[in-house]
Amino acid sequence: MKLLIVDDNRAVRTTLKLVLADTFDEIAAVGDPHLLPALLMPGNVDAVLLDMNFDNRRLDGSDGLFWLSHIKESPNAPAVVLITAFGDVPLAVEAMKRGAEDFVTKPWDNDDLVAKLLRAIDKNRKEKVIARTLDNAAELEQRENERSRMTLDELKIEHVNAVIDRCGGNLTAAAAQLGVNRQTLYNIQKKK
Amino acid sequence: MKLLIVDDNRAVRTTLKLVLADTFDEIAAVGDPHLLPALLMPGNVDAVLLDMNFDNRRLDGSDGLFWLSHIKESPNAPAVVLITAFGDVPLAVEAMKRGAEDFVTKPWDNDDLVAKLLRAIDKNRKEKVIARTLDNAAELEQRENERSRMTLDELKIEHVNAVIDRCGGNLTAAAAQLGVNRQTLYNIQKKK
DNA sequence: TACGATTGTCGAAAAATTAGACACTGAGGT
DNA sequence: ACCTCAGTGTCTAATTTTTCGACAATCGTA
Repeated sequence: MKLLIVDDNRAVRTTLKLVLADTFDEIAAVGDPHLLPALLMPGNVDAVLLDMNFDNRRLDGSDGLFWLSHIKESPNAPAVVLITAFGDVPLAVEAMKRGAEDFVTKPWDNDDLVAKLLRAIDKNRKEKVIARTLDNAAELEQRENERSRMTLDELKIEHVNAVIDRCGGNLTAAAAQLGVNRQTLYNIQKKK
Repeated sequence: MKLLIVDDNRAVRTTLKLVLADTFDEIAAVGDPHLLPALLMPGNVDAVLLDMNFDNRRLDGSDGLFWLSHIKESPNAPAVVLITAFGDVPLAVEAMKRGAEDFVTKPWDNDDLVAKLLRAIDKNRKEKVIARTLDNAAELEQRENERSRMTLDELKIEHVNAVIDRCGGNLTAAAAQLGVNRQTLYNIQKKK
C-alpha cells in the first residue's frame, strides 16, 4: 500500500513518515501540492494525507479544499484524509462533503491516524466498486434496451456467438449447451 | 415538501418552524426523538432537522449520532441535517461519515439553514437514485448471467413473450417487430 | 351499422433443423 | 511412432418449423 503525504512543514512530513512507515509499503512525502497531479498520474497511490494550509497568509483551509476537489474529481481517485491545525466545524463538514474520507486535527494521535487511514482506504475501495458498478449499470441497461427491440434472428445470432465464445470455439459443446444440433450452429455461422 | 424538526427545546422548535415555514409545505416538530420511527414510517418526510443532544447529562452528541444512524439505516431514508450548540470537529466528521447531509451549529443563520436544507434534500434525492440504480444493477447482472446459459428455445420464448407484452398482446405487431411470421408466434404460444 | 385491423385457423410450399454417417485433423497418452 | 479420442467439415434424407396466402369470425371505433 502506498501513501502520499502533502504538508509544507518538513518536520511534520518527517514525523508522519516515521509514524506511518510500519503501516505502508511505500510513502512519498512532498511539500508542494502542485506536485499532486504528477504524483497521482499512474493511479498507484492508495491514500493521500493532505494538509489544508499551504499559504501562511490564508489559514482558512481553502487550499486544502481546492486540492481535495482536484484529487477527487479524477476517476479512480485515492482516499484522502485531511489534516490541519486550524480546523473548525464548517471546514470539516465542507471537506467531508467534497469527498474526503476523514478529517484529522493536529496534534494527532498516532494510533488513531493509522486507523483512520486504513479505514479511509477501505471506504475508498468500496466507493470505487460502487462507481464501477454504476458505470456498468448504464451499459447493461442500454444493452437490455437494444436487446428488447431485437429481431429474433439477431438475438439468436448474438446469443449463439456468445455461447460459442464461452466454449472457446468448441462447436459441439456450444451446441449441447444451446440445446440444438451441431449442424445448426454450423449453418448459423456460415450465414454471415 | 415536508420537514421534521426534532429538538427538545420548545423555543428552538417554535423559532425553527417560523423561520422555515415559507420554505416547506408541511413542518412537524417534536421534542422526543423516540417518536422518529413512527413519524418516518410512511416515508413521507423529505428532510429531518435533528438536534444532537437530548440528555443534559451527556452533551457529546452521542444521542444525535444514534438517531442519525437509526434514520439512515432504513432504506429510502430522508435527508438529515444535524444542528447542535456543542459541536466540535470530530463530532461533525463522525456525523458526516454516518450519512448526514449537513451539519449546522447553533446559533444558526436563517438563510444559510434554508439553503443547507434544500441542498441536503437534493443530495439525498440523488443518493436515492444511485441506491436504486445499484439495486437494479445486481438484478440486471444476474439476468445477464442466467440468459447467457439459456437454451436457444428458452431464450426465444422469453424474448417473444416480452415483445408480445410490450405490444400489449398484439400478435401482428409483435410478429412484425420480431421479424417473423405471425403464425410462428402462434405456434410458440401454443407450445407451452 | 360499416370499416379496418386483428384473430383463429387451414393447407401447401419453402426453409431450417435434425439424426446418422464418414473421412479427416490434432492433441495427448503409451 | 502409434493409438485413441474428441472435435471438425461435409453429406443425405427425414422431420419439423416457418412462411405465405387465404378466409371467416371478432372487436373496437367512427
